[in-house]
Amino acid sequence: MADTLNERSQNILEAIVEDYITSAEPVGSRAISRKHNFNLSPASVRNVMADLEDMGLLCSPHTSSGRIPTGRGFQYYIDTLLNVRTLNRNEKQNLRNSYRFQNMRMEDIMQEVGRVLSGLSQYTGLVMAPKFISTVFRQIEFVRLSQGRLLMIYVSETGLVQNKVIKADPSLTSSNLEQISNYLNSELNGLTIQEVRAKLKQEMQEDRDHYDQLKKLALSLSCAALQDEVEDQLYVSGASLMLGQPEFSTPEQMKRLIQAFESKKILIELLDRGQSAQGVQIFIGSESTHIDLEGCSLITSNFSNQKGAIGTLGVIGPVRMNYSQVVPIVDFTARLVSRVLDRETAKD
Amino acid sequence: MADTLNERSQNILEAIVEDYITSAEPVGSRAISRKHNFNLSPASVRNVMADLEDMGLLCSPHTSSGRIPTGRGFQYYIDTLLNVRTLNRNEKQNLRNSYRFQNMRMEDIMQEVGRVLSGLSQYTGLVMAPKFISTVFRQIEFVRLSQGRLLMIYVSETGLVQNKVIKADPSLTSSNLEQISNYLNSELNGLTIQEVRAKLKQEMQEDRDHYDQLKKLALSLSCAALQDEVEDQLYVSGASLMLGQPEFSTPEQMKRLIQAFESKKILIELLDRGQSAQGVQIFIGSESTHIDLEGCSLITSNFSNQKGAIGTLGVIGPVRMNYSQVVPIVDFTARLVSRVLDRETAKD
DNA sequence: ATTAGCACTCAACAGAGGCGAGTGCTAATA
DNA sequence: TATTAGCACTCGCCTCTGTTGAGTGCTAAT
Repeated sequence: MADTLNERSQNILEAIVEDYITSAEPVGSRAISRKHNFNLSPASVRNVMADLEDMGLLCSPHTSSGRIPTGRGFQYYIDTLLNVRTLNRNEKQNLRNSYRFQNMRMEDIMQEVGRVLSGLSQYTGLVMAPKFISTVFRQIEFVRLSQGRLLMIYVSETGLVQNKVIKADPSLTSSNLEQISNYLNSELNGLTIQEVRAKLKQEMQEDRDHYDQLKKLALSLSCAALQDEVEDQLYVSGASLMLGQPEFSTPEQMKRLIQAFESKKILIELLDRGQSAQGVQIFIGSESTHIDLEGCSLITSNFSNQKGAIGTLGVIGPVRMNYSQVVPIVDFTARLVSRVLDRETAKD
Repeated sequence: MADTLNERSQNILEAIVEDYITSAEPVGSRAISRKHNFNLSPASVRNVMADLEDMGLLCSPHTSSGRIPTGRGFQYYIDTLLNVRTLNRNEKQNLRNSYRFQNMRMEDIMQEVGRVLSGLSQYTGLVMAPKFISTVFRQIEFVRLSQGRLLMIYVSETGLVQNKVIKADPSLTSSNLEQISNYLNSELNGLTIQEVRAKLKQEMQEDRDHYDQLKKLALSLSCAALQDEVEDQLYVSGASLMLGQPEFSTPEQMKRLIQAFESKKILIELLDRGQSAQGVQIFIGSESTHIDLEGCSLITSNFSNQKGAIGTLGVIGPVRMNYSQVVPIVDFTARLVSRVLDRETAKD
């Protein structure tokens, strides 16, 4: 039903949303009738506004104040009224120049992306590195720590380094380890971790109580090393910028928001939801999503290299965010990062 | 002169500081004269308070309110009045049990320490991992990324993994790299990075336009890899706990504090100051230290393994912090981490 | 040297009143 | 029939005001 808005209602809704985005204050009928030349008196605008309120797209904080868009109002705006600016050649170049990716480690790239996203949007930048499981095997090394404990170092095709401590037979010698890693490096190169796991499982079955002792060791070691999931890496940049937004101006709201950012779990959950989709996605934080992020909106897009290691980046800001400006930034940045990852990719 | 306080003045100052620590409110003469049985009337207490104010140890927020300790007042309290609780056997065991270090990477250990420090103290936990330069060489590996770019992976003796992208001659083959890393691993094992650098410098001079091509390559590569400083790693835990403290209850203060925490630079600077000293150190944040941390105090202690890789951990809280409780926690944790690092240390 | 007594100060709170932006409704208008 | 002018009404916000209470400094008595 909300789709059957007539043109006038749409125009007025759009005007209200956009006014509200810039002012963060309830929008009155007078302001609408004057600033946008619809040639309508405040009274007429009021009638339309009352209708929009009945439909659940607007609400008024109290009896005698202007209207503000509801979550659904924003949703409608985003779905049907928002026209995203496309960046021109110049803007793209500027954006490209904002990022400094020279000789950077993956960690640095992720952090830099977050920083720039936050700086450009003036909201909070989020970057979730590609999940361990979605990366492509490049190299593995083992370093002996204390008795019976090994440090496994894994490098993905894009240069992402993960490490992990695993238990191991104390009798393993250094040259054993070298042989094992050589074996694994030649066998697993180019496979995704998912494929690696499948392969390990299969080989272990085939090789069950078999002769090649070294291979057996290699398999059990790599299984321990690559089986479990690794914690997601999330980079949050410019959290304090959110504190400047009027919707988070009270101490309680600030505290809640910073807590939500600090735990990271909530953010990771939210970013995960977008992992399957393509292109830019917009989540409007309301009761539906996590309570601690009420009043926040999230604009995300995935990035990946050609072999498919998928990460997510985006911007989190107040629901009253400047979507038409931020969406193209997120979109372009995701494409840019994807290209950079391909460039980084190891070539033999 | 502040040292020449008579006993009564000291007692009253101590009482005021401790009352203020628990209440966060200005302390009046009546409260002091009643709660602590000095057998002094409020009027007498007032006289002493006036003296202490003249000495710059107390101040009153406005004409007719109680007194609060100044920065110098706290300093005096810490230097001469504070008696730190020593942990009994039970408390130590509890503390030990709070930490879970099994099979953890260095990053995880640092993060865990921050988390626990913050949880126990209810303030913000800080952990700065040992600086690259202070670590002891354990192993180095090279992974080829795209044309002419190498990923260097360095593992310290304690299992701290650092990586870095370096430029390199594109004609280097994988077996070259292997030979080089083997050479470096045998030559540099057990040296601190400082010693490594000295050794590299020396060998490069001795070897100037010399015969062994591989060695030359190894030297220039490791120079590029190990010469520059690596960014400090700082873990901040429980920043939001600070927002619950009354001294940071206004939006402006919250924003300032979160900004200060977010930049990390200020914190790293502050933690660096304590690196040379031994034992627990206390910094009272005032005009003297960074303006953005006004109202904060920092309790730190260094940790290190036997070979000397030094990191710093601590707790940052309001100046009005419960020093007698937090100091032993920080102290004991630093010792504990030092021991854990030694246990982690690679043994061949 | 200590303290009771007293006048004084000042933040914090609560209530009253005015302002103004904005609304809903009704009756007049094109 | 759609639009609009007019009007009474609402309510957040600001300011002003008076009250309260905790706490002080000073002085004179002990």
